[in-house]
Amino acid sequence: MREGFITIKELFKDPQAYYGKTIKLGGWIRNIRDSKVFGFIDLNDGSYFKNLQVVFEADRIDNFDQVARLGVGSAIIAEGVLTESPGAKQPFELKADQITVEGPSPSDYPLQKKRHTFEYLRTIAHLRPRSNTFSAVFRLRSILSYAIHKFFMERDFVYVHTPIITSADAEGAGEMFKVTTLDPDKMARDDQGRPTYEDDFFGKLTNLTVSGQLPAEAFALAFRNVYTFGPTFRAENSHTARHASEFWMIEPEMAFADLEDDMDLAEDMMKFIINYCLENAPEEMDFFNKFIDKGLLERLDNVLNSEFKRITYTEAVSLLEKSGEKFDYPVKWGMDLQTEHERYLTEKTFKGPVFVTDYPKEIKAFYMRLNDDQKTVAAMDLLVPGVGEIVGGSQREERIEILDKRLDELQMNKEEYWWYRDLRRYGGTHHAGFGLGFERAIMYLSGMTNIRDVIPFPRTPNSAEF
RNA sequence: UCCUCAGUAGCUCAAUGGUAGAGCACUCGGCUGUUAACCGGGGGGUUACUGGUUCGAGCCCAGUCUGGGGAGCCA
Repeated sequence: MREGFITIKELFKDPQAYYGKTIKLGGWIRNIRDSKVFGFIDLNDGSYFKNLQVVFEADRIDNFDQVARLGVGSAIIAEGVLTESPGAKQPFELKADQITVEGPSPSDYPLQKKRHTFEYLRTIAHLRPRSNTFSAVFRLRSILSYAIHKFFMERDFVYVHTPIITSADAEGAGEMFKVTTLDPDKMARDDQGRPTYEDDFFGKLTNLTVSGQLPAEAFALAFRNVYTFGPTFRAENSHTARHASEFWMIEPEMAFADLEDDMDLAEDMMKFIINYCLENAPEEMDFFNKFIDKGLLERLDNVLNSEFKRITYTEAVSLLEKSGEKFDYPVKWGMDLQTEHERYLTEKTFKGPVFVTDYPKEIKAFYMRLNDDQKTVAAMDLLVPGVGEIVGGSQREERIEILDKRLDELQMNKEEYWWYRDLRRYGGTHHAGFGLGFERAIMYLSGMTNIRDVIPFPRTPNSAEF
């Protein structure tokens, strides 16, 4: 590394290589304790979840008083000799010969060496990655991103970058963020006073994407297996621990694949990423298991070693009706499953991940493939304990007559979907895909219960600070 | 948007309608191996805001603001 720094990660990987040698580290003080002529610093350099204990002594460094007065959060460069530690809590420590103060941290530093509420830490989102929990969360987020790419790349999926700015409302979801360069007061308007967007940057109404699925389908019908992994935006005024205005989504799409293939892929993917994180972030996962969610590792282990249950919507409704449980919303065929129903199924009935398939067409999106019963569509939701719906997918309607009929029924403008319909006119084939909420995956793998605490700088209604 | 809970020191929280407190943090002092070190002294408050009830309001009432949790929507 530049300037000859050793990282704490390297020390933990092979301490034998450094014992008795003089090394140099740069990092931030997590905790500092001093006596009259010696003291201890818990130093974190960002490379590793664990800290390095730095011992500083008055007769060994020339700025003992300065160092002893340093506060939590200060940035220092420490040079010294790595030795075995007599203390029980760490295998080795650094006996400092020189400590250079790079950036002190005055007494009003908002992060203390004590437990803070997540709520408070959200107000200091620029500092919270320096805390244990968020250090673990965001390293997991990084490792999980890589695991996703690794999973798909190993299976020869092509990574496709679908547009962030999309035209019109062609993705069929809820509220969208408009993208415009126009002054809202000066927009050209039609007879009814609605803006025409003719003079706007793109010459038409544009929004931030709510899904990359439709363009991903186009690429699936060229590359066979593709996936997207990028930011997604929803302007819904949602106030829950599971919704954010800006989040990341993974959307694989496979040609020559049906709903069973889709579920197989989702199950394989979940197991792969769980396994990858357990193997590559063991310190972080242990921390989550100890301080965030005591049953986490046992639950994940259970998931790795079990087959995901698969039931139809019709079976799910029947199970819920027979459960004897009193729900706030009564269960009835034709109604969408409420959160309380989903939680009951995954947390009580099956106590693990469960796919629910073949929902009534009325409660699902236009592009989902109509089943032979003419009443249900080939859709699937993967429900997991604690998080609820983590994956939502379907086999897509490849028969253009039926797709057109659905568009008509829903009074959607066929012209807007001209290129999507083209995919059915030229070499269409059965195909399927799903969307995985990336943040929900992080929540599931960490036990964190609020989506705001797994996004570095979260955007939610009324909140876009930082 | 609806329901619900909360707002007291920098942080985490106490305080029967009757003088606003503790722990941590901070500051000063002590301590020759600490582990969110320990021991002692000290500073720190418009109790979210506005109005009302009362001899007296952090506490009761009304409204506002902010935040949490839940619902809907979804990933």
